[in-house]
Amino acid sequence: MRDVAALAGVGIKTVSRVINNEPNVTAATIAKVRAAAERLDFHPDLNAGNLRRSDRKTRTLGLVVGSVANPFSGAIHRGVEDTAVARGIAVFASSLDDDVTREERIVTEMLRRRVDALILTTVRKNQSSLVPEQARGTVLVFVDREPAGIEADIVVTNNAEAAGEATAHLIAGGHRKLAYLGDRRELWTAQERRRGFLEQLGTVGIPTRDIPIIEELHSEDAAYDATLALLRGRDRPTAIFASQNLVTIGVIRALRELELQRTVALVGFDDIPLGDMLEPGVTVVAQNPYEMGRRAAELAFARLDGAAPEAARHVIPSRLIMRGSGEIPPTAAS
Amino acid sequence: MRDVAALAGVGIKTVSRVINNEPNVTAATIAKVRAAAERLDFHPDLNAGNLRRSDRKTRTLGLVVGSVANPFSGAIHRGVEDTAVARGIAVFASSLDDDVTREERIVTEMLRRRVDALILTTVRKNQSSLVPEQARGTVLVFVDREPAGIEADIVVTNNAEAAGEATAHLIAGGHRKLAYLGDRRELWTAQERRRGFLEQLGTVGIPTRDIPIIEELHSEDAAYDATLALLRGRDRPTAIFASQNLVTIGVIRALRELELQRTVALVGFDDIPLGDMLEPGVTVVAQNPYEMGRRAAELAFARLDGAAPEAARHVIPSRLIMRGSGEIPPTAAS
DNA sequence: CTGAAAGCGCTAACAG
DNA sequence: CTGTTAGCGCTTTCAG
Repeated sequence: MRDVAALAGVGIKTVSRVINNEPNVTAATIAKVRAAAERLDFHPDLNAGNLRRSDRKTRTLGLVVGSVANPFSGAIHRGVEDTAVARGIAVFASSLDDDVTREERIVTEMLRRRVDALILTTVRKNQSSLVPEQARGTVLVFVDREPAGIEADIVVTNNAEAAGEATAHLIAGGHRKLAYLGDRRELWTAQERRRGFLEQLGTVGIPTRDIPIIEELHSEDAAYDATLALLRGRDRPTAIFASQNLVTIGVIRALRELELQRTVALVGFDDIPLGDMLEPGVTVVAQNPYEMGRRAAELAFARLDGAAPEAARHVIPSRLIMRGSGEIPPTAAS
Repeated sequence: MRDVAALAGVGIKTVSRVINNEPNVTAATIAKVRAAAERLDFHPDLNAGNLRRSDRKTRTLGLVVGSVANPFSGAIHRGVEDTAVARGIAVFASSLDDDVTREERIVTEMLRRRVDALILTTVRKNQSSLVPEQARGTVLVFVDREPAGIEADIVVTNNAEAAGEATAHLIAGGHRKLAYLGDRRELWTAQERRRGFLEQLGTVGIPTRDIPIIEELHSEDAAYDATLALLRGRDRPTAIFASQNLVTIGVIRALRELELQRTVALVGFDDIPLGDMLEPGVTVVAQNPYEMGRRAAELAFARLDGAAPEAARHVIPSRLIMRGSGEIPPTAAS
């Protein structure tokens, strides 16, 4: 910047004014500075500027999601990005892998870089360690999973309700012998979906103890193995509720392996790619991850702009999409 | 940091030493400083440090991909991230949408933030504007698509060769009436795949003028519409080559719409989720985007570590996966 | 309308 | 082993 000032024959502050489109500079001066900047291929250093700038903002946002390779996370990311890019905010994205240590490392790295806001999917059960950071002005928004020990905006799906709806759908189809395949119990979403499932059974008076609840399934392979075991056992369920996209895919593979995909009903939580093209189509409760990301980013920006409403919980509704697998009737033969 | 020094009763430089694990500090002093830092919940400001640090590195990397919501991009991103996170490097990720204006904006924003390296998928045909930036020390690595007007490391798939292999596979299956559905012609990958396809036809002496070459398909919907038109026309092809994942999906939808998925052969470039679970399974040329991302990041880091080999082109091989759709024999009836 | 001086939070270089 | 001084590239403040 000094070089530009020298070349243009003006003071350094004038260059700063031109670069930042501040008023009170003659058109002629602007032109001179612009030319000099162009010739030196000058790009202002945002980090240096932020150091002194009074608002102390870095125009940077941190996003922590399950895995950037998972389409669910990708959609959240895109929602955040679309909102951020419109405001010239850059996004640091990082994968959590539902690993507590990793979460800590990532969050620390982002705080070191002084992100203005942190949008995060969390695995830690307690987020109170972030309270001081929040007090310091970093905006926190939690997405997909609810945190504890902290007051902050939260954007989630109607997990329990939607899981209940899916379960009711199977029951309405005549199923009584259901099975639940779930993710890690420590995850808030998994707990909520399980609760929605079980409460629905209670509503219609199906005794819970007869229903297999298989949890801790965190990958396609784990779900596949668990499903094979379940279907090969005696008293096979006539319908399966899968609590998450990877689990749903594992179940589908297992059903096909045993050629039961037209025999055993399936409803998955979270949509899966090409779910409508499989045979039968996969009935799912489709979340709206793009909208979740968009909303989370908007909430963050509203606070950065000075709004200070009470922290709230924002629910993005999901919806049941019937495509065939959830409409398979129960078979008498178990 | 001043506050920490005051609280610990030491000089500010000593705090800096402790925070950065520099040698020559007594264990006792370290403990005092750590305690003070803990109590004030101190996180060093990386941007401020970088300003003075002699290596002038921000430990930050910029990644520009097609769209963070596309699984192909997601896999590249994950490959980059896994390599970066191991070194404490944070990743800015941004979506290009194959829009030239957007690319320029994103790159500028990242340069303003002084990323150490830029890994990018590009749409611009000429990247010479980045030459000065590169001279200044920013490491550039191009991934997926080849740039022009600049010397830099490049990581790509063996596009032409793999497209040729896929085409040869269809021809070996007895097909003569092929059709090519491609992405925007301006994209380097699209040109390469088209070339591979056409050259293969030439090898076996199939006259190109009889082969429908439909291009500029940039979305699932565009591919769907184009395929419907193609299949409803007279002299319907017996096999389709789809040059990209979204195009492949569009073709699949159209084939199903006309109930031709078991009649017309299909090979897609780039794998698609659940491609093995469809009926028939989708034969594809599967790229290895994760490995592309990983390799690109490694090349970037090698240069950041001081290596200065000649810029090279690195080819990550893709492989043909036969799952059924590409093995459908030609039908006499057109 | 323009520029000189001070200082953001930190590290480099050197002196104790 | 520890502290002091200067200064990274920029914005702020305030004086021309």
